[in-house]
Amino acid sequence: MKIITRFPPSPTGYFHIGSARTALFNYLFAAHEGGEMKLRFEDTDTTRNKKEFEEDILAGLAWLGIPYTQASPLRQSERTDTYRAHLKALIESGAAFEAEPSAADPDTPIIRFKNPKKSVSFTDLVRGEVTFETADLGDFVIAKNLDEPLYNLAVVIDDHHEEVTHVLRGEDHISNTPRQILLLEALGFSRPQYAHIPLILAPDRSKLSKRHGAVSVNEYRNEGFMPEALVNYLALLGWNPGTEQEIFSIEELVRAFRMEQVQKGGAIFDADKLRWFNHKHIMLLSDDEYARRLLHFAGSPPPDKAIPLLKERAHTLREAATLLESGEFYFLDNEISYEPSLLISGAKIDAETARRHLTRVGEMLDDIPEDSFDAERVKDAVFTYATEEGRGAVLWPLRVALSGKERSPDPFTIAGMIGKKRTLERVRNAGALLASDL
RNA sequence: GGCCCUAUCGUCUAACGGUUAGGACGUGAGCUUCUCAAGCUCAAAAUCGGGGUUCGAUUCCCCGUAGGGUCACCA
Repeated sequence: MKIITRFPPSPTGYFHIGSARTALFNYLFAAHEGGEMKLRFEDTDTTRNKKEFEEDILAGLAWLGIPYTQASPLRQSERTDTYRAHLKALIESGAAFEAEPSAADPDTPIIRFKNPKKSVSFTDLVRGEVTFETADLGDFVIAKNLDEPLYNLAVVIDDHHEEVTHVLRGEDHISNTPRQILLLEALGFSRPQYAHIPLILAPDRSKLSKRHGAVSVNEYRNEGFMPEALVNYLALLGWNPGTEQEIFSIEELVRAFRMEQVQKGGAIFDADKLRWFNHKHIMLLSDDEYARRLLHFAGSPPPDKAIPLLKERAHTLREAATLLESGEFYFLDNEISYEPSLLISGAKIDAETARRHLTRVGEMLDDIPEDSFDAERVKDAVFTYATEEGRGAVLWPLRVALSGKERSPDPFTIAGMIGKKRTLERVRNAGALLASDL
């Protein structure tokens, strides 16, 4: 039997991180079994739906790289005839009835389900046997009228028509399950397998919501997180591979995903760990691909030579853009300027000592042929001397001379990046500053 | 409050009756190239409580406790 799962968001809000994880689990489970996940929009609440939200969800799924097939029709609002037919049948068989208007809306009658008041149990794939007494539920409302079905009814009918075999959804739906089972039994449908996955929690263990910060997929996208990282992190929130592997591509997740390894308890969303995943996935990118993605955040492309440093230093694409704009690679410019006192301030040495070291270093660097002037050669040339004379005393002035900054990459790397000519220029220039100004 | 679910380091989790309770994030220390970052090494850090069952419980059962979900003419 082909496994069919579904992802049925209601377009009443932006694509939420919890929603994204539910979609991901549905996809991973179905794909692992060679099946498919069907997308449909649950838009029976016409007052709260927005086209904009539909588009956001679609864009989010595409960005994350979570594949799906579309249910047909895609929207519940396009299925009114089907619902009406089932509703009529339910009323005719006595399983449902038109009830008196309630206090909420005194003018209109509504349709309720005649509760058989029995015990319903189902086997949840992550929790095992769950039992409810449906008498507690009363004669619950299933439609406003023949043309306006409510959630529980619509879900049951849709899942049946789309031949859904497995319903994987958030734990918040567990209490809807007995209602839906009652309904599908009355309708004569077969019962799908259920699995209720734990919720994503805020740091205070409450349900993750807007007041805790970023919750929409788009916000993470805009903060410079990559889809690979978000997918990887979300998959590991509430699921584990049973091995110690942490970094996964989505293909690897499909291969490894098993329902038995899904956690029962809720999991707190940890933004720090997401950043770590993001950095790991950044390091996996080719320089070209990295530069391409960075373009969405930075006004102009980064200097080629800066890319490896950027990948290493910034955990998100936005951080990389900020670094770029804040002058992190100032040393790549043709001219640099800085306060001369900076040349000695970090190394507890006097100007004369600094000048002497720079002069000597300049001589050593001058001996390296221009065409093999790279970080490694520079280090080889200078390091023994620096160790003998005191690394701080030699390297600090050298680094400031090359970078013009209090904090920067190491001097060897910078020298390699700017080349022999500019390196020597800057070393001499720093020496001159020390001789005259200090 | 009723009903349902859950419970291992601060956090994400492994250990499906027998382990010095493992890994990862974060934190601290050290190392690496002077600063910053990255990397490496080390360290601190957990089985909610009480009863059972068992030769033996993180693991199975019961009772507490705590947390969460849900009780709409929302989904």
